[in-house]
Amino acid sequence: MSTSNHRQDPASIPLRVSVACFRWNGEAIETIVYPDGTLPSSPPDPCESLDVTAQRVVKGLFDTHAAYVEQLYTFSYVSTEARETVVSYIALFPPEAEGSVAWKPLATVGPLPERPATVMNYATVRLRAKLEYTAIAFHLMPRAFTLAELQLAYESILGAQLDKRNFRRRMATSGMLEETADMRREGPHRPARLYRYSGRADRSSYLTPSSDATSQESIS
Amino acid sequence: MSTSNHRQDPASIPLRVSVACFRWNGEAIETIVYPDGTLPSSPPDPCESLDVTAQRVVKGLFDTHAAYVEQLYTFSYVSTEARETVVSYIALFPPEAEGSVAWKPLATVGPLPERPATVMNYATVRLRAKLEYTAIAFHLMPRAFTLAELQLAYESILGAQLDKRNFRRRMATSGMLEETADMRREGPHRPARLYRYSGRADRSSYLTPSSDATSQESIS
DNA sequence: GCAAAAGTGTTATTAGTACACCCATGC
DNA sequence: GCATGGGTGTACTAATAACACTTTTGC
Repeated sequence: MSTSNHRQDPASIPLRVSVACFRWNGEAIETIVYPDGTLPSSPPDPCESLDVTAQRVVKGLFDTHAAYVEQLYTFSYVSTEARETVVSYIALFPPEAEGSVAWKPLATVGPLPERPATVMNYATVRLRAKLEYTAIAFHLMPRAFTLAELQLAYESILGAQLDKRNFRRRMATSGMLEETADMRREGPHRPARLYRYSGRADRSSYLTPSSDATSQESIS
Repeated sequence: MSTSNHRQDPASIPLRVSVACFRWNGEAIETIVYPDGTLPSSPPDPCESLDVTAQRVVKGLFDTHAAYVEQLYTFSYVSTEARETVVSYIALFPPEAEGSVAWKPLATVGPLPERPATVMNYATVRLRAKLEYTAIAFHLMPRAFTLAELQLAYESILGAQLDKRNFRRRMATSGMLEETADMRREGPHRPARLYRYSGRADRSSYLTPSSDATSQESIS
C-alpha cells in the first residue's frame, strides 16, 4: 500500500553502470561490444561512487585506466520485466590499449539490442559534439602524433572531410598542441612533424560537475 | 562473499530523483528549497521512468507540468553512512506557476547542505551555459513578453549586462521569436511590442538522448 | 625525376562587439 | 513639454570557409 510519502521500494530497480568504450586505431573508431550485444558494465559496489564503478569496469578490460571517462546520461528502462536504471559513461582509450576483449570497428558493429543501442548512439552523438568544442579527441591519440593522423581521427568521428589548411590553423591557434622536436619518416615523401597534446583545454572545454560545478557564482 | 561477478547488493544504495526548479518572476530568478535545505525529490516508483519521476515531483508542487524538464547529472554520495544515488533534473516554470511551496529568489537562498548544493550549483551552471546556445530561456517566460523582459531574464541568469541592440538583433535573427500584433502599454512611454516563442529551437539546440540520440548515424 | 604525402596564405563571408540617438507615450 | 523606457543602424574586429601550389623525401 503506497501513499505519496512512502513510494517503494526503490530497491527493486537494479542500478548498473554501462560504459561505451572508444579507441582510434589509426584508421577507424573501434569499440567494445560483447558477443551478446551488451556493453562492459557492472552494478556499483555499495561503497563506491559511480565514477569509480566506471573506472573499475574499464580497468577490468585493460588493466589500465582509460585516458578519459565521463558520465553521459542515466537511462531508465521500465517497459519490460527487466526494469533497470543504467548510468552510462563514455571512456576513451589511446591506441595502445589492448586487453582480453577485442576491439571492433564501430562501423562493423551490427544492430545492438535496445538498451546498449541507446547508450552507444548517445555516446557517439556526444563524442561527435564534443570534438567541436573540447580537447576530447586527444585522449584517443598516442602520445605523439602527426597532424594528418589527428585530422583522420576527427574526420572519421565526424563522418566528414575537413579542409587540411583550416584544420591545421584551428589546431595551431587552439593552444592544444605542442610541437615536438621529432619527425616521422615513413614512405617516399616528406617526413611529418610530431605533436603532442599540450594539456590545455580548448576555450569552451565543457562543464561537467566534476570540472567546475562546485564554484558558487550567484544568479541575481 | 563477493566475487567479481557477484558484486552486491546494489539494492543497498537508495536511488532518488532531485529537481532544481527555476522561475523568473520578472525581476529575479527564483527557486524551490525546503526549510531544511533540501530540494523537491522522490525515489522513483518501481514502474516509472526517471523522467516520469521528475515530472511527478514537480507536478506535486504545482499541479501543473513544468514547461521544461531535463536530466542534468547523476551524483553518487558514498562518503557517509547515508549513501545514495541522486539523479538530478532541472525544471523551468513560467511565471504563473504557483503552488503550495513558496518560490524564493535564488540570490537569497543561503548556503545549502552539501548534496542539494551540488545539484543547485550544477543546475545554475548548466542553465547559464544553455542560455547561450538553446531556446531554454523561453520556458521561463510568459506566453507573451517584451524584448526588454526577455533581456532582463537573460541578464540575471548570466549575471551580466547585455547590449540592447545586439541582444535584439540576435533574437530577431535566431528565428526563435514571433512578433504578435499586441503591444503592452504601461507607464508614460512608448508601448512595447509583445513577442512569443516560435517553438523553433536555436541552431545548436542541444542533444539530449530524448531529443535525438535514437538517430543512428554511423562513425566510420 | 617522379610519386606521395607534408606543409603553407589569401580572399570572401559571416558572426560578434561597441557604441548614441530618435520615438511614442502619460502626465 | 518633459520624463520614461522602446526602438533602431553603422563601423570594426574576429572567426570561418573556400580554395591550389610548393616542399621534402624514398626509390
